[in-house]
Amino acid sequence: MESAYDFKEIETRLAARWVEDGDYVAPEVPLDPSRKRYALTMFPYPSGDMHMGHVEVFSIHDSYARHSRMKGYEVLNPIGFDAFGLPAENAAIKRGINPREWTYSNIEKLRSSAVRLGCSFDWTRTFRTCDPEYYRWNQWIFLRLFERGLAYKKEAAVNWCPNDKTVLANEQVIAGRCERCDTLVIKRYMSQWFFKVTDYADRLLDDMALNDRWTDRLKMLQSNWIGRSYGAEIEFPIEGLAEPITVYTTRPDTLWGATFFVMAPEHKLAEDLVMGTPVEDELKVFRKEVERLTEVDRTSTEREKKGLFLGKYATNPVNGEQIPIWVADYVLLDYGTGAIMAVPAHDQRDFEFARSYDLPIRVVIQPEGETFESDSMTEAFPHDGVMVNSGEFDGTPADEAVAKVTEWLEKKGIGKGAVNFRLRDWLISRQRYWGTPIPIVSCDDCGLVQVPDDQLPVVLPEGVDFTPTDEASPLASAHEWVNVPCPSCGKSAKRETDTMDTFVDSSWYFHRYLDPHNEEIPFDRAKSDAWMPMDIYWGGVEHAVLHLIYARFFQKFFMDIGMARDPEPFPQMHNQGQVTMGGKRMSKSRGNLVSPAEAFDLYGADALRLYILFSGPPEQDYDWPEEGVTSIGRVTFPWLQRVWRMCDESRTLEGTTRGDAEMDLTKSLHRAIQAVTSDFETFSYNTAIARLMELVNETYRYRAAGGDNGEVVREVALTLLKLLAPMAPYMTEEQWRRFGNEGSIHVESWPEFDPDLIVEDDAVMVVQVNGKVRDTISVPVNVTEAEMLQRAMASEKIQRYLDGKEPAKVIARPPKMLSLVV
RNA sequence: GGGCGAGUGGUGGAACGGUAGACACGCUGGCUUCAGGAGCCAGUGCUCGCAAGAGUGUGGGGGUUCAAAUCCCCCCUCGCCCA
Repeated sequence: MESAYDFKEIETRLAARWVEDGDYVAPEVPLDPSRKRYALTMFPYPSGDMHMGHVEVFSIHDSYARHSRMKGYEVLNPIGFDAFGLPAENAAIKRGINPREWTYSNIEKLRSSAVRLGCSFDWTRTFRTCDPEYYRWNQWIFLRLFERGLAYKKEAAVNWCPNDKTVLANEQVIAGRCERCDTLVIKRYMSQWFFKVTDYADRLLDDMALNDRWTDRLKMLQSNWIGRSYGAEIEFPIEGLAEPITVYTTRPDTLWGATFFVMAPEHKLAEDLVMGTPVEDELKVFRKEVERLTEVDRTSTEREKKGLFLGKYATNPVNGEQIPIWVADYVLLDYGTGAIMAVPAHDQRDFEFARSYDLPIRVVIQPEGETFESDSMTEAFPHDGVMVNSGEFDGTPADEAVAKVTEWLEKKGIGKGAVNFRLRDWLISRQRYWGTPIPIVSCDDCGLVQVPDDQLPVVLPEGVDFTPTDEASPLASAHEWVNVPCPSCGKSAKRETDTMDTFVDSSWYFHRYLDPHNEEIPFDRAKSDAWMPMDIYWGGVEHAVLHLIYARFFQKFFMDIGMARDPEPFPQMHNQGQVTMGGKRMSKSRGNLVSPAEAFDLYGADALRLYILFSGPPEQDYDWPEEGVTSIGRVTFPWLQRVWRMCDESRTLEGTTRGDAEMDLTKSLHRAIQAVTSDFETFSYNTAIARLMELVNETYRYRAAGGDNGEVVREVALTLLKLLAPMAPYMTEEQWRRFGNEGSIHVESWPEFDPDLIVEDDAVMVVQVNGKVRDTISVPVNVTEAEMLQRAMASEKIQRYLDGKEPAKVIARPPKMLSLVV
């Protein structure tokens, strides 16, 4: 009897059942470490309803997890919520509620959608980072870093977002704008907390070699961000200063061409140099102008550079020349030392600046066999060549220049070889309420004192006015909370009022899943070792620099202090594509939103999962058709119904004929098993679904041609259900049970194909004449080369194209290919 | 400017150097139906042709090869990262 595919009833019933039965709860540690799989997708930020980005990554990830279980792996598939952060606060301010309320209600929406989507998460391990039970361990880890000098506080020019009213890490400034709200970021001097990521820069770069299943693109993004360069630090004596200023350059070989000296306008010493001179006020004005520019504008080669002569001189240490000291907008405070030696002949920006302000240009590198005249140059020559105008180094070729000059500088004591990184220390303090309080007390006598471990967590105070201000962190207004006795001397002291960047939360959460209820330490080493390193990690490529750098840094720190074993946490990492509409990110305000809730309602979770998986390879972006959710109703929903009918009908078939048609169908089944199995290995869910569609088509054609062998069709149906189960867990489970099976299909073994049943008896031989296909001839698979030629020569078509000539060359690839050349 | 990636029918996309376009949407025809829809069957890159068939075809141009979407070189367009 055919029954209706009542997906809504099926999905709500089974979803509840799976959670109740705890089918997907992982063992504490894997029983067989060689058969474990720790599969993770980056935990979501609960900003509201589930969106298609979640659907995509969860569908991919869940198909992998379910498939792994069927393959006999012990699978750990946890999920939690990245629950601290600005949006909660902003929403709470707008509505006059507590950020926790907004966050918890969003988490509940997301959790129930994930359950409805059919995700096989182990819900017993879940957590929210905004709970003290979680963030106390942020504080604990912070203190371990602090004890080792890896968490420190310093006064620095920092990125300040005037809209969010907080500082940002370098990584959160994209093209000079706030990553979150797109506001232009300004520089401010503030005392802030940093994690010393730069201590790990070399390891973060070099250990990427261990991540053998990372894409080159991902490795490139990380390497670029870390930006290691080799060069030299050189000391320039400065008029009016006791101490020389050190500059960093990757081109010490151009030192003789340094005709002026440039500092970032914000440089403290620039202020000192002009103090009490007429330039003092001019510098103040200039700084204001520069403040308005983005970092991109400042370093752009398009824009005309602006500068100001400070009226003082530096001494070029190699030739004793007095060179003028300028400040200029194109020099940034946080690159190198914030001051540069300008070599206009060999650096394009220095060149442009020199032309604008009529500063001297001296060529010190010449390409072999050419001569540059500084007056006639129209652009800098930044390439390799031979050193000239450089005293005793004249004639030194490019490949030796840097090393020789560096060695010479070291001998003379005016410089040394140096490595520079683009990577800065991670600024982790935030002037906002909704984050982890920094567990430090500031005492007039004892300085910065750590809160003792037994007093953790330092819990966020309730009832605080958390409206951000330009002056102080919201926590500063919680007087009772702020004023505490110094843990060291007992005198009255004050707590730190900044909170931690939420990227601290996500830097180690994947370890917490392994031991989520531990009340003594963040996680137990043995449990962590048992599941780590992660077997697969899915996430958006937008986290390729921020989260991955930070998490890898934490991992290395854990390793150093004996908390973890592996140097790298995620040797296999994949980035899912974006789901867009009209090429733009989906959003309610743009009106291009396809709502998962609506899809659940109209077509069900299975149809939605299949639709997104069928849309293309997981790593590729997908632009959803303008028609929206109804496209599911044209693509995967009708197919699910087709499968459903096929299963229903197969139970009533009573024929017993065993002929060629039955054998062909059985062979199709085994070829499908083989193809789908290999597609799953490469996450090619789109082609896996295509294979299953072919199998269903075959079965329908078998039936349409009068085939009615119940046993054969049922075997196809039941195997098909298993192959489809990881991708469409509900429909397959329901049909599985309707066949009278007691247990869940999701604990069944993955089907295996019979090698004897995938061999073809016949093959199609393609015959080419002079590279063009001229005939196709059916041949036995074990055909010999001689037979191939014989059959081809017997073909009328081939004879026609041979035009009476003998083939001069015969290339045979039995049984499929024969190429004749005349 | 440098590096990386992508460019295949009307559309999403398939193709170990070996029949380009699997599978699907859409479209066309047939069956079923009072009708519509759904379902089932078949056709569908483009050009010429009633057809058989022929030519042509993976951004453009060269090359290697019996054979190129695939490998190499140059160029164009788009995306990302760095400067």
